[in-house]
Amino acid sequence: MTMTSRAQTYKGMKDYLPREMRLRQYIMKTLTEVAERYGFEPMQTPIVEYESTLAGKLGDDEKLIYRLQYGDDRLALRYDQTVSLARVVGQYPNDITFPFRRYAFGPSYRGERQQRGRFREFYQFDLDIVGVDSRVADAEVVAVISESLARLGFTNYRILLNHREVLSGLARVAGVPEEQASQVYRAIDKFDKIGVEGVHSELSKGGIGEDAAAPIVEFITLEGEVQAVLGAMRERLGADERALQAVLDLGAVVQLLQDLGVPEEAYAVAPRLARGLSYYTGVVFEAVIEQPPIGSLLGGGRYDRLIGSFAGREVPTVGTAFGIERLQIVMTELGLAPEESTAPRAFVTIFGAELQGDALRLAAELRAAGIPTVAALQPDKLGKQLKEADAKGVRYALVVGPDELTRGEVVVKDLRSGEQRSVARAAVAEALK
RNA sequence: GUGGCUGUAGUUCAAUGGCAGAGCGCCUGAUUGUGGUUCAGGUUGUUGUGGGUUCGAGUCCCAUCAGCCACCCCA
Repeated sequence: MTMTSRAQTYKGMKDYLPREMRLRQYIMKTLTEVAERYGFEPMQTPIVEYESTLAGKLGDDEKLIYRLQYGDDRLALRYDQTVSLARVVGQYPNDITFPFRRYAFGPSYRGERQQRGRFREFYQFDLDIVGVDSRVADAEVVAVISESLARLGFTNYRILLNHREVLSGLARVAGVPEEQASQVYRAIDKFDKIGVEGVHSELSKGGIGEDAAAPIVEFITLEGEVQAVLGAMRERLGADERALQAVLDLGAVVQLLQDLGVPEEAYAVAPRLARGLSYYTGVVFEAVIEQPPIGSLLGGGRYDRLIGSFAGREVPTVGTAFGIERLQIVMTELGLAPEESTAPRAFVTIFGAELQGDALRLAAELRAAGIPTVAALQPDKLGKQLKEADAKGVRYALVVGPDELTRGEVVVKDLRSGEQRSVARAAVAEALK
């Protein structure tokens, strides 16, 4: 008796079939190229960590960690790649020299309920500069982000910049007690979803008085030209030493972005950007697009007190994480996926059983010449073979029939234009380049 | 994890509690040396899954799985 098992992926996890994998690999390749160009080095760590490594780094949200046990070993799946980076910094003090610029690509796991662009298994491209508290480092990370998104074909993205101390300063200046500050951040973070009125009522609901709520709401609606926004921030936070320094830091980063050649329309100072803010200590940023809706494509910032937790001292770090699934979703919807760059270049048809050997020898020659080549698997009708080639997105179909064989030639058909010509066997590889 | 909405052919969608349909796709032929366009014909179902109510369920009820939205959080 045979039993058919239920074919079903686990909730919140996805299979990626070839069509999607092509795009995902293109995204990874593009991000890697840009990172390498800025001098970042590759790194990879295990998905599985000791539970004790991950414990205590995520506060209340430890319930969404996947835990597993093997024998007596208590283990967990990483929920991001940042804690693993911290462990590496603590584990290999002699192998890592600061500043450490590294990138890492891989999956992480969180037991959240699935939504668009949010999965239980999700891939991130992480990029960090570890060990130096410098505005140049902050700006370099933002520059990589901007160049990466541009290279992927985005034209309507914007990188929002803010600073953790700007928001905590705002709370102080508005007179919000420190223990209520995180409520303020959370309300601010919803601005894009619920609007000014929504934030206002969120604040009231959270027990924030009108005297405090009014200036907060006024502050987060600031937008426009970068220097104007910075000026307005300085004006409103002038009484708070730390907040003032934070505004100066933002101004410095903006200047450095200009020096690095980041186009002005690529970023904006956004007082409304709150993020989780749980472990950020300095500049924070987030890349967004107007359409289609996806939340953020990536997020990041400076977190000077997390990476050193395994090293026993502070290791200032700035970094970001690209959300691969989110990039994949919006690139698909915007039609930014590259068309044929990854499809095979040539399709060698098999004219008939007796010509199969000639076809396969031709395929072997083309592959040796570095041309990605698909060979037909059986001598079907020529029309059917061409149809397969077309369906796979292959640019050139090759035909070796009796006539061609006699003349020592090969028919090269361009499936895009429909034109075809007969080419000397020895010149085929060259003709396909 | 909590609350809500949704689930029909490969896909996009129809179907008052009464015979499960259409476009696109797919297959065959026109065309025994040519795809994509055209024409002719054909195919497509455990209505997510399992129960229940009913003479009768895609439709109503319960459970379950999955997706989406909000919360939470964030990539």
